[in-house]
Amino acid sequence: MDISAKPLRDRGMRVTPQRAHVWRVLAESGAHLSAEEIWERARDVLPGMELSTVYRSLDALREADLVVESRLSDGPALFEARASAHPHLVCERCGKISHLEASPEVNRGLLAAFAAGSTSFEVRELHVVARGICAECLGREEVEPPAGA
Amino acid sequence: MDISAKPLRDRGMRVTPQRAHVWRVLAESGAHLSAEEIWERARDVLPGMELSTVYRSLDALREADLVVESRLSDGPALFEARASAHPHLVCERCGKISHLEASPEVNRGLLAAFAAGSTSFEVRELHVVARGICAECLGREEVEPPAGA
DNA sequence: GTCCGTGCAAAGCGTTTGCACTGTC
DNA sequence: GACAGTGCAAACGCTTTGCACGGAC
Repeated sequence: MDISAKPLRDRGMRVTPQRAHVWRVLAESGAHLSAEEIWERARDVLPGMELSTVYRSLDALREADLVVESRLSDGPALFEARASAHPHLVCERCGKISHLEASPEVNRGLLAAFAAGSTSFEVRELHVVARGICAECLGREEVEPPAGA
Repeated sequence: MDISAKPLRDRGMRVTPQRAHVWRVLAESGAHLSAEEIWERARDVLPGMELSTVYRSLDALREADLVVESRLSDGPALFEARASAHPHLVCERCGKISHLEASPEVNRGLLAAFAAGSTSFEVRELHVVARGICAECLGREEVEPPAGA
């Protein structure tokens, strides 16, 4: 992932320190971050930066297709630097979000299935989210089952 | 879909007119409705009903697994009576949400793929959302292309 | 009679917006 | 120099919460 400002310039965006830094935070973490988390990290370098600026930068980056927003859980929206489409795994117990990287074929298969099942809908983007229990929580469960078990 | 209050009673919920009616509205429409839309419809029958009561009823129904909440677009969360899992189609142009009914095998195949790709994550629920352009908007596009074309 | 669910009103949270100023191009 | 992007502060929309009353069990 290119964490320089080049991708912004390439898309004809004005490059300001704030924008470039929002991009850098997302691109170099590779994680799903809320606007507030991005803000906290960005302020280490740009102390005067405002939260509203983070939102506006994210809008611009999203419009430039560099960043994707997802509402995987309640609470705030999460943002990540756009990578190849990957299914998301959301742990219902600890809230952790991870990726299922090793299966582009899942998405490809799905797109094919969609094309077959719905001739009249033109699919542009496919979001796959699995909710369940992550490895760590499964480990914990064996030792100390949760209330609802 | 059973629109009576029986499903509520079966799950040990107290049956109040408000709760029963929120359920009825969702079950009989079969659509994705926001809390406010449910409220509007419910007030035809229960004029004094409060929006906060709708939210509390939805919480209870969700906890009883009768209703699912999804945040498919920005704006308010949408609720629907729980049916068999089905991929959602969200039109990026008009916002309409529809279902891809005829493909339980898509979900089944996906679950299998997930099981293979991620041995350590226990998948409980799978959400598949396709964003794109619906049939009506595709039709309109041929006549009058949108600005970005 | 006991509690849970409700109406009512107020607060909460995440996000957006208006305005004057600053900095990029 | 023009115009887009920013800080600041206020508003916004959706949702949640506290409290006292009423209704389901």
